[in-house]
Amino acid sequence: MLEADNAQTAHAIALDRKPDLILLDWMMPGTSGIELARRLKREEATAEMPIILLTAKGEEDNKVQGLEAGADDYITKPFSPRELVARLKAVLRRATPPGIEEAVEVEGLRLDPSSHRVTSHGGALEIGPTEYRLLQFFMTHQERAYTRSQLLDQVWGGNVYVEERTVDVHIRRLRKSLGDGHQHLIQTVRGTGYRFSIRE
Amino acid sequence: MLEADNAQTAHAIALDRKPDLILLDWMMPGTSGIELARRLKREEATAEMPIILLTAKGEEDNKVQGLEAGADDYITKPFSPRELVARLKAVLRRATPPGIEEAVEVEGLRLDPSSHRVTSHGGALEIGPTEYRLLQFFMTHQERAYTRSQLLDQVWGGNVYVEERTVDVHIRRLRKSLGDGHQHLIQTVRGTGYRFSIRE
DNA sequence: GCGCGACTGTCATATCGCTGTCATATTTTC
DNA sequence: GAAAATATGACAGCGATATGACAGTCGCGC
Repeated sequence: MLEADNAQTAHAIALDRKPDLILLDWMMPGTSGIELARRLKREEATAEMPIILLTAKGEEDNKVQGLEAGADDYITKPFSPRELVARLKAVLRRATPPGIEEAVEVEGLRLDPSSHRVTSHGGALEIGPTEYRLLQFFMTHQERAYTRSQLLDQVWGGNVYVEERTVDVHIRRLRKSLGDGHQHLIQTVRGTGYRFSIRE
Repeated sequence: MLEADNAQTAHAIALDRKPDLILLDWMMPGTSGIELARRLKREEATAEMPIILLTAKGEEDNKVQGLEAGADDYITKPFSPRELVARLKAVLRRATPPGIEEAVEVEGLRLDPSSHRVTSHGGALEIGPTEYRLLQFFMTHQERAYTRSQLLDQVWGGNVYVEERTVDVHIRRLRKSLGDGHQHLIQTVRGTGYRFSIRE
């Protein structure tokens, strides 16, 4: 649960933390909610995030504008907690298409997002949160070299200030977790960064 | 590193020298920093330049105004050098989208920039960074002889002082990496330099 | 509210590969 | 055959990456 009381902050947080869903009030200080929605939908990093818009009763115009700006649903104030929850669920359900839930498997190494688990030939692997995300990114973007910068953006999130060398450390932790059986998949590309590859 | 102590000069320099990033103090003589930011963002030539705003502690209003004026990030004084550097990096990272490049293939020899890899009929080849760049240059500039000087400029970069003979050594290393299957592609042009060619 | 363990980011240090240069061998040219 | 150009092998310095350790945070269970 994250909160922001103005559009700037909200924007920054959205980029930074990649929330599953955004609940947006039409009335916000600074940039209007609608403008924020538009912005979020425009940027690739945040375009996929579902947005629910809160509008005051009867403001039909707002609803239309909101939906046009890219909101996925709207709720009219006042609303019951029950209604809110129902809509949240509905939007989340729609927003979590099989794509993200699909497990990936390579040479006996399997990452299953639905159970949030990594297994090697059936046996569970010890793996930290960051390493999990790193591995997930790699397994869904194989055979491609990424710089430390790009990995920071993709795995850590956009507005995060971390030393590039930190990536090295997590790569090492990931390799350690993968063990001898699979660590050859995580390859160093000297002078560039790292790569996940089946070959070689 | 360029400096200006007022908005006019800064504006001029920005236009003139096209810096990668602008660090802007909120407090400036003449036009305020915020006004300058707005101006820079309005003009096409300077709109893409990332701007980081320096604001005094606690002036929340300034931050909001700054971001609305188009600043990409802000730092509150006082700040640590570490933080400054981190933010600079992060902003630059976001501002420099990676170029998209096509793979090149010749007679089963394939160089793929996205995976940063060289393969011979599917099998990965061992190749160092410099040899990789050298090969990339050659494959994108085939059938043409280059002097050692030109290669140094193109592959090593303009302002490097390196012996011309060094090129010979890297040519050799490249040939070695390519192995018997492909080294005939790298040809010596006696008295001139080298050439990448399919023909004899 | 507190203590504990897990996780993160950073640093210092160890390693390893890459680089440029040289001395020497080989090839080409005339 | 001599001179010039290029190829080759060796090497030491340097820079990038790997590793191990550490302190700060955070969430959780008590």
